[in-house]
Amino acid sequence: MHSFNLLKKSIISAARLGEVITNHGVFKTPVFMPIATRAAIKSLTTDEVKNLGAEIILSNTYHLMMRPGNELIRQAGSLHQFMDWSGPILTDSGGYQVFSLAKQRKILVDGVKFKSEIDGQEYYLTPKKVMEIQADLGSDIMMVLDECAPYPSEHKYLEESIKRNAIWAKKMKDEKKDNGQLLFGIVQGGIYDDLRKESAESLIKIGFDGYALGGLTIGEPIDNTYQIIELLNPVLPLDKPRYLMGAGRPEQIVEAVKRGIDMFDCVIPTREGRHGRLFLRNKNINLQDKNFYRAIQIANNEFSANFSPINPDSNLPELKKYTLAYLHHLFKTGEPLAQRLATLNNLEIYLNLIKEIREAIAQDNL
RNA sequence: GGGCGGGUGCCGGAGUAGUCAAACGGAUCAGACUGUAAAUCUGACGCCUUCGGGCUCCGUAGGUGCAAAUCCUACCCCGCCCA
Repeated sequence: MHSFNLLKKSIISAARLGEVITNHGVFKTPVFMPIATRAAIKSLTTDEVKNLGAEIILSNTYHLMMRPGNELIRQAGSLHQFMDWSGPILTDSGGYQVFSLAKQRKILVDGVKFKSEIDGQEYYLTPKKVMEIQADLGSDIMMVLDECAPYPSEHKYLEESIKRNAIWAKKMKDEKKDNGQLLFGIVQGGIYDDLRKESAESLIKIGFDGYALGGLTIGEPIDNTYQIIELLNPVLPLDKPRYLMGAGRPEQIVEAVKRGIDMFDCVIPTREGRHGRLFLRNKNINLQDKNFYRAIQIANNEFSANFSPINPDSNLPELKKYTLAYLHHLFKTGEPLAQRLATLNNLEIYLNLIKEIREAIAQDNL
């Protein structure tokens, strides 16, 4: 089924413009997906997220399965109806939780057993189960169950891991219904060229609607990350979207786009915003220059009496009106509004960055 | 006037002779965060340092003792109760 249009390729890099067609509308690429792990962009309403310019958001199979339960979301109609988001939703499979919740899970031949951190209950995620849950959620883009192996991992270990991932991926593909939900495979293999290639080729052979690069930006040197993306650029089919999972910092997104990546998601703008780090665009500095943005710790003393607006160029009145000093104060006093404003600001910066990247590609400047 | 309790670092609050520059919170000052167990976590937090250590310090002033935030005496404050 046709779900991706490649609209343009940059003449100066591997960057591309495209669009992905889903059950809940079309979104342009490159794209940045704000993260709503538990069916909420923390501290914001879906209207606010939409108003910021988000076209697609990401949620999580594992966390929603445990709470409120995929059954309940099915009763609500779909995840879209449950959380009032009418656009596309991508759901991660729980593969990242294999990595982040390593202490309480066990990888078996046919799936992963998790012990819930909420009530100690045991859950067994298999490819079939993950497919069923994502069907209940009604997500537009489903991810295959994979093992996101930690960095560093030994070649020998990863060899087994990517073989298992490929088997699971095949099972997921076999379970896939012809209902318009898209399914992406996930390339693993650590920082080893041969394994990355092998993983990608085995997935391409199965055939997916898109290909994700997983297991990156998890602690490896960033140059290794870029090398792997470069390696896979000619391997992955041109006519399918490529998704770099979990990335990244603004300059990393730019670098990845130049190497052919179309889709991104990252907790950085939302989480770091809540923790008091504000991303700001340095005006009139080209995206090719690493200094095109800066990140500040708004709670630091230096902003206590800075009465400039949070972002004079924002489309949001509140970010234009409220001052850095005020936001500083909100963080120092622990007011919830602090997190909201910081999240709004950071997501706007990220989503504007993506728009700027698209324009740059359109003009062959990136 | 009498009785009792109490005065510890910016704040709250442990400690009641040596292992105390003094637990634990908070505040403060920084840092981390990449398919979110994260409104979380880490470090610093008397002064100086060649990072080995040195100096000052637990209301004030004396005293005992090898050694005191810890014991004794006096004084100054604070709280509660009785007159």
